[in-house]
Amino acid sequence: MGDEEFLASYDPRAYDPVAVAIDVVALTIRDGALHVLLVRRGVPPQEGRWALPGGFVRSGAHAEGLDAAAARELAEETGVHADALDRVHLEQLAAYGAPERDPRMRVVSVAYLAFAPEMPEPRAGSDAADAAWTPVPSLGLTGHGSQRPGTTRRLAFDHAAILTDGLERARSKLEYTALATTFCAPEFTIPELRAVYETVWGEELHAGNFHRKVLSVPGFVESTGATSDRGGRRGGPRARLYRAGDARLLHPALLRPSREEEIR
Amino acid sequence: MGDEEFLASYDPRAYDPVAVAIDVVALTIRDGALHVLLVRRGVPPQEGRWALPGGFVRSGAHAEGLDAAAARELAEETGVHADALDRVHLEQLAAYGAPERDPRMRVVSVAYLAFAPEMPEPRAGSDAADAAWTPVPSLGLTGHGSQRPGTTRRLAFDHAAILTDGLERARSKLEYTALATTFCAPEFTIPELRAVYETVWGEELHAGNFHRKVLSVPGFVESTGATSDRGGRRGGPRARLYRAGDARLLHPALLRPSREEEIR
DNA sequence: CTAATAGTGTCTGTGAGACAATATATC
DNA sequence: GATATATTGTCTCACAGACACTATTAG
Repeated sequence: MGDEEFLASYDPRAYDPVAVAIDVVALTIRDGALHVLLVRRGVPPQEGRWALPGGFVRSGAHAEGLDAAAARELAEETGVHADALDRVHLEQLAAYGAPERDPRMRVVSVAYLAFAPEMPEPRAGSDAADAAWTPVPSLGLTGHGSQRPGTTRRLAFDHAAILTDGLERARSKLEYTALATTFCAPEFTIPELRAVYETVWGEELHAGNFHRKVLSVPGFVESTGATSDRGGRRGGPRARLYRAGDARLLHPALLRPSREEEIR
Repeated sequence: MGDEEFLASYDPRAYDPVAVAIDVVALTIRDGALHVLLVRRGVPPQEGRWALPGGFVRSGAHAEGLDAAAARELAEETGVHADALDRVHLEQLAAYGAPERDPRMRVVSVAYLAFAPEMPEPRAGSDAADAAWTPVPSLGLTGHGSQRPGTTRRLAFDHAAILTDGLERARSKLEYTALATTFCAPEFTIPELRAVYETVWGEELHAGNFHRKVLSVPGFVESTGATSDRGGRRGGPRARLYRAGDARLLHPALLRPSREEEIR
């Protein structure tokens, strides 16, 4: 049987139905704290709970690829428009497909990870009752994909586990890529960049060593020649301004100080 | 509307059908060359072409998770049995969902990456006309997800791109994890371990420096006290035997010598 | 015997991290 | 003026890579 003959006799509905969804872990930094974009579900199941923005991948006549679906969901369900999206880094995180993760039917979700500079408060989209940048520490994540008892905003489905994976990926990506600059405005100071690392990693870094290290990595940042119009928050000289360089990977890498625990 | 009421009225077949498949990039080392497990397709579409082993995820009554589906496909379509599987490392690679990647219907495939020690020749499973460990260099990969013109074994669908991604992931994983030992027998010598790195990375390493480096990373290997019963291939003293240690991550990492090209 | 290899020792350059010093902001 | 901060300098230790050396095995 040739391909044409086979395809004519092929019935896609002969199998048990499966849906493919997209969920986006969109991270940004606001007021010196790491925030994740959440929407409050306006429809069942789990109506009223907070969840990662997402939805089903379009198939059939208006079929779209996974990357396109993720960009669309991020824009659509939050009011972040396409022109702001090109300053957002978007990459695939992982696929989640436990049989009982969604009560409606078998849903396999492809999660994406987004790094965004500071953005306006989102407005809720179609199926969402609300949308908000939410401080990650307020979610009480345990590090094992669950939330501590008593946390106010319980996440829907397995979204706590997806978010945990996204955070770990983000922490790791800052080590060996130049993506920390995507959390910053187009022009930024080294102390601002250091604040990004400190916020995502959750540890304080040595200001002097960090400064020298960033400037020593080729292509990480390039000088604008200009100087910030204000000094540090609580005093100090004005810092020089930089923009992102052309390096995608940091070499040598900027490693987290303490990860002894994770080795074994 | 509550969850129960909503679910009773929910019709999964209202959407355009999508299938979720698994594809496995299974790598091993044979005769000093990197090999990937391929099956020759015994059914349309692309009947007769070589492809990554895989199949559709089971849904409905005998639903399985993604990891379980990958392990089942690897065992089923190749005759690698469950007892041999526990010496295989299996991890998720990425999801591929371009709308036209499969002519039958919309198929989103979740690819897995497997590292296996030397194994017997596979036997073809249900839908496969043949199965074989295939030398990766013989596939003429370009590094951009395509194959050089004139290559004998053209891979089906987008499997050349998936394989390219899997190889890059494998190269990268050897740098900062202890997974190189999963390519080896339970007891191995440092020169054998070095051969794994040289084969996957495609570059020769300095024997003396590699030896000292491996022993200096805590938990990478542990001595068995025994000694190999033969010397090197073309002479030299017998090497000492080691087994895999308890470290999952290498600290400090074992970096590839030359990756200047990939930075920008 | 000859050639290749396992394993160790040594040296040098780079870079990370601790600490210090100075100038310049904020409050 | 008191204090915090940006930036640069210095020192030390760890480590990667180059090279050298010895003992041991295959052919």
